[in-house]
Amino acid sequence: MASFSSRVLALCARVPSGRVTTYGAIASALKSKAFRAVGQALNSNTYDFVSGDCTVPCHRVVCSDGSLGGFAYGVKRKIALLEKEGVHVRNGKVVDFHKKLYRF
DNA sequence: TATTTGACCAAGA
DNA sequence: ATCTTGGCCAAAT
Repeated sequence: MASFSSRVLALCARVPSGRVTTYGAIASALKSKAFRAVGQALNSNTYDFVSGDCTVPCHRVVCSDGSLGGFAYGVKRKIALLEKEGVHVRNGKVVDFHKKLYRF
């Protein structure tokens, strides 16, 4: 059994492009309520930033209210990536967040 | 082993 | 609408 953080990363990788998910959704999918631990796992997982090619798309993970929450490389970077995938961000919040929310 | 911290969440003031 | 409080869990110190 992989560690909690590994499972979190695995679920992130499952989120398709143009979609977003929430920390809560991930935790719930893991049968856990460790919303906070999810964020920590992602923060530790410094993924490769090579010309937009990322091993784990952590930028698709946002807060339950649609706000971006945080990002290890800066929220600005996160927004840029989301926009590139078709997820528009307005004033720090995901547009049509509930529509693009991915469910496992 | 114990305490603190954190990319959170929901509810109340 | 913003701010505070309490609760939750895992990883770091």
